[in-house]
Amino acid sequence: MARPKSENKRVAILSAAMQVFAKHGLAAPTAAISKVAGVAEGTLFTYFHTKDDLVNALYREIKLQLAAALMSGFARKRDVRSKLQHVWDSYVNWGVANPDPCKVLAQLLVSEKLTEESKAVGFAPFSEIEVMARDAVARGLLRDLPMEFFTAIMEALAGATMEFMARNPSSAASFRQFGFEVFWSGIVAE
Amino acid sequence: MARPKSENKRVAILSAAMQVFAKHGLAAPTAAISKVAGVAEGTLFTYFHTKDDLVNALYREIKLQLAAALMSGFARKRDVRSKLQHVWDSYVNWGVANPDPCKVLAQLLVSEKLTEESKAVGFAPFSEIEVMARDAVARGLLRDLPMEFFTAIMEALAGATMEFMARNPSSAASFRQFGFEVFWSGIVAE
DNA sequence: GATTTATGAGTGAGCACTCAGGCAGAATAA
DNA sequence: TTATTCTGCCTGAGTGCTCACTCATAAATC
Repeated sequence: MARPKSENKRVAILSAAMQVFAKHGLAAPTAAISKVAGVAEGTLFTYFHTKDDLVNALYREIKLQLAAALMSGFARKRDVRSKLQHVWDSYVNWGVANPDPCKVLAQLLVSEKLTEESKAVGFAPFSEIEVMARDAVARGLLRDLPMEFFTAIMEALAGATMEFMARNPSSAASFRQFGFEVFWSGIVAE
Repeated sequence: MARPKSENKRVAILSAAMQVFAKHGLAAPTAAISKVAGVAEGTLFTYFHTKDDLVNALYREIKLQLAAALMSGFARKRDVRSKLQHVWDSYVNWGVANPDPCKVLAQLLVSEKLTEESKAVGFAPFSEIEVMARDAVARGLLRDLPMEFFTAIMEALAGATMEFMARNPSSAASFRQFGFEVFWSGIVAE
């Protein structure tokens, strides 16, 4: 290799994409991204072959950040409720503290641009949660519902909760707790 | 008026837009819409000045359809729970029975293309529900939370519920009821 | 010196929207 | 009813713009 690619530039492009997509949506031109990143238009394409590649790389990056936030300390909690409360709290706190990644993630999830491979890679760091949930269902602690239903209502409730925490910071903690209780009451076995 | 616009063509264009947007997303070209509608490309623009106008008109159309589904029989229910259950059931049933409008509506809501005016017009037919909810909060039947939080968690839960009803039709009724109970337990005063 | 990255003007495709000419239908008069 | 006029719709090739992506040249690293 005569001249190596610069990790700095790769990161700068991803970070610029995050800002630009958060502000202008996924339809924002690649030229705007390279401008913010401080590189030439062509350079973007030596690091990411296509715009879709960039989008998928950004998705993986965001999911890694999110996983780091959710999983730290997860294993230390004992019972199912504490574990899920930890996940819930970390998730909504992350969303409120990182609105740009959070917005972009929401856009990516409805974009039809993510490959199956990206989705699988993005899910992997969270599999420990799924294992715990399956076990809790088997032990009769949680309702016997498809795993996707749990994640769907969690994401849905967390999305609504984060929006209200962000809009009304002084009541953030009570929105967070209230949201969790709705979630928990929805999934716990009666 | 020398030659009147044809209501048929207007409807054909809106209906074509519904199909095309549902299948290919809001980025679908107007040429595809006019082709499906069976009119020339230019004709689309005599009925809707811009693509954004078409998008907004479609939004209003969908909201009217939805309102017709939700509000029929609403006033006949007596207590708050029955009224909300009626709204919930009508909503998720409508979504499952009308996947195209439902998909397009979801895209429109995240699209940033809707004018404030369209949003206001789209909301008007549902104001009776809001009046009832405010009243229920005042009487201590529902938690004292911002009205937007109710609608946000309802839409979020209904979205997740509809997805699972559609995916698993044989259990649709129990998903529907389960979804409502999660919603109700989340909003009822303790 | 061999090889790869960095640059940014250039390219071609796709798109929303236009427009000049053709035509349908409403209005009026006979 | 019929003829005539006239207004405004209908058409689809054309227009100008935006955008993802390329490529020849220059510069950097091995």
